[in-house]
Amino acid sequence: MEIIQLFKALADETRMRILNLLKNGELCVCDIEDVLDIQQSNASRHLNKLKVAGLIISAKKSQWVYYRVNDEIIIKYPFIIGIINDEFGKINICEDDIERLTQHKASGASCEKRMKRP
Amino acid sequence: MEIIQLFKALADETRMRILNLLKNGELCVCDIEDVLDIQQSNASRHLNKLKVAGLIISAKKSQWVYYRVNDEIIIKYPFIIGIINDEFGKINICEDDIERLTQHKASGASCEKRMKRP
DNA sequence: ATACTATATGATTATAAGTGAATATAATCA
DNA sequence: TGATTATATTCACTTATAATCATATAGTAT
Repeated sequence: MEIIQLFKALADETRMRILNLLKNGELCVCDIEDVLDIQQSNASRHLNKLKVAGLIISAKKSQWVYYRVNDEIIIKYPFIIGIINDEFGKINICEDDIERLTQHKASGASCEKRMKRP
Repeated sequence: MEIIQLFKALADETRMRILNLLKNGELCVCDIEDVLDIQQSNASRHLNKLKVAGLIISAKKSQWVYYRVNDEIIIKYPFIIGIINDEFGKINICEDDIERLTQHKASGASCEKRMKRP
């Protein structure tokens, strides 16, 4: 049952934090690793689970894979909007993650820029 | 994190079916057993999990324990209303369960009446 | 009191899920 | 080409979850 898989995907703190990071746009795996301070294999696995559940989609751009929220699942299950827009903002760790993401982007540490260093 | 526990509680077919049965009012454990055709201990455990997550509350009335949706959790997490009111109706097994519940009630098989049989 | 009913809980087993380390694959760079 | 980077996948391990059977508890009926 598809909706059960949705709930299973949401029922994990790391995946919820990932979905929270993606609420303002797409990110590549390494940015998520850095901001959440988790291992690469772990990030990849959780992203795959969110993807299989239909919550996010991916797009490969040269060597990076960008993940973003899947608009179609939100049309199909409108309650997900309520979670993303209303609930994540109430959770401390999610707010902190957004702050860390902002700093991470500002610091020039994201992967495209990392490549350009000496 | 409370919201993760909510998703975990929802991320199980049996518990989702129980919550669906409770959407129109309270039920005792034995009615849930009968309608879902699950074992008593199984029903009791799933009900406890929904209760610990805050989704339902219980009230003991003589020998029966009645469970019902917890209004407070719905106020706190409005997206839950969307799930109960909009999503369950789209799921075949949930619709079938409501039908079985109706028949069960009509058949006089619910526990209070059972006691009164010869 | 005894028997019965409804519910909860303990013990056990089976299955699923999460993690880290190492490896594989594919793209890019020098 | 060889080295490097980003991502995915496999393996081994550990923990969490679900189902079942048996038993405990509490209320009711006779």
